[in-house]
Amino acid sequence: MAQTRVEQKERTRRAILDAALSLSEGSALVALSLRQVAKEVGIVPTAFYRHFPSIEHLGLALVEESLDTLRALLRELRHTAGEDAGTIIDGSVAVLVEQVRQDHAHYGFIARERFAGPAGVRDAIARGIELAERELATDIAHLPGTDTWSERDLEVLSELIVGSMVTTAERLLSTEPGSPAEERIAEAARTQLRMMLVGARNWRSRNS
Amino acid sequence: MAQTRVEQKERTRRAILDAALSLSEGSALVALSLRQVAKEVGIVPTAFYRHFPSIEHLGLALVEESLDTLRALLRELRHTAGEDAGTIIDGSVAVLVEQVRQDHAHYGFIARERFAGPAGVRDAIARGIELAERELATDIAHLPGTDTWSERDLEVLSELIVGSMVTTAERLLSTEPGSPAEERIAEAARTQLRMMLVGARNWRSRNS
DNA sequence: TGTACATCAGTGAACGCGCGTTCACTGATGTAC
DNA sequence: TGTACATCAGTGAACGCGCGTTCACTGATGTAC
Repeated sequence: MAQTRVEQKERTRRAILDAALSLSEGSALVALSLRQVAKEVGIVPTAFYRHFPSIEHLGLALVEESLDTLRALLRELRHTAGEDAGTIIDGSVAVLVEQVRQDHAHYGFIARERFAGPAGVRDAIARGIELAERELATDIAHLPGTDTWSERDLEVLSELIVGSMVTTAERLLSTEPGSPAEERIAEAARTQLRMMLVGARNWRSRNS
Repeated sequence: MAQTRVEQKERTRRAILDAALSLSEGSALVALSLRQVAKEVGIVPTAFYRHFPSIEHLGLALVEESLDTLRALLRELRHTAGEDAGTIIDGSVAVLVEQVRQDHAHYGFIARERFAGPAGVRDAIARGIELAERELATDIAHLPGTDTWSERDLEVLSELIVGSMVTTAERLLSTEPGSPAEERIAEAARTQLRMMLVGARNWRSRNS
């Protein structure tokens, strides 16, 4: 039983993070109060300080774990290989739907804080999205048929695709898992990816 | 001089709205305090009540005028006719850049409150964007060559295009008017619209 | 195994502060005659 | 035009409240022997 006290502390820490995610859902991180969180968790306000040195550090912890989740999504997406474009599209959208469903609270947090959060948080989220754009540009550059593309056109297409995925993720946040609305959004995301792919395939032929 | 007192009141009201927009820029509407606003405007906190019945009504006024600005943008965009697709694209992006520059505070407000605002505000903004999507779908349906498109494909393409414009507007918010960054984003927006247009033109030929 | 001591998650009182809102007021602007 | 009165934007004191944080504490869990 040497782990019991340590485990209990970790459980409370987790409960604080979850309560903070849950309570900030209706508005934003900036509106979160230590006392609300403590009440939700079922501890006295001062007990909070056994887990975080200040309310601000709680915010930082939420940012970090949300960005970890985002990075995990990017990793998942990059490993979603497929024989043809159609398979890659279907697989990528499936991964997106699954991850947003699984880490709903984190993606909601990112959507909220992306523009409403403190400057540092906005920047960190923007950097996470730029990373996805750069990785996608690299991946596209390695596909056949893109050797005539300019560097900038690759970037711009990546921004378009990532933007569409971000919008899809934001839309998914307001749907129930397994609902018709969710499937409808997933279907729209697949169609959009196919439309952009068709655009890309015919791009140089009419612009070079 | 019969207008002097009325004019002065209107000037103070405007100053309150502007101070609120300016102060909420760094975070969100929910973090705004009446006392901060009053201090910024240069009036005593209680004078606020000569202009709004409560701090919540100030928020509602900001939402309304921001949505008015958004609707004005949609109207501008619909009147941006052109001979060919290229002219329409250039004109639309020019309008977007100009409007975001002109009503910077309102678009910033919309970007921030879109996901971090109270439920009613989120819904109102979502409805504004859906309106743009529906209008665009109607416009596209009237173009030649889209008669073989399904209703849903029209909607999905509109969502893709509007999403790209929303993302462009959000990017523009963090650039200086007339800066190279602004022109770079405008150029990317034009390229994205062209890519989507190429995708649309070749869509049915490979999917019907 | 039993006992004496150490650790530390959670407690409860207290603090000073900024908050939204109320109220009775002041004095400059506006109006009636 | 001059005077007496009405209006009302802005004032200043006061209120009760929730906030983040401090401090000394308690008592169950863990450890040394």
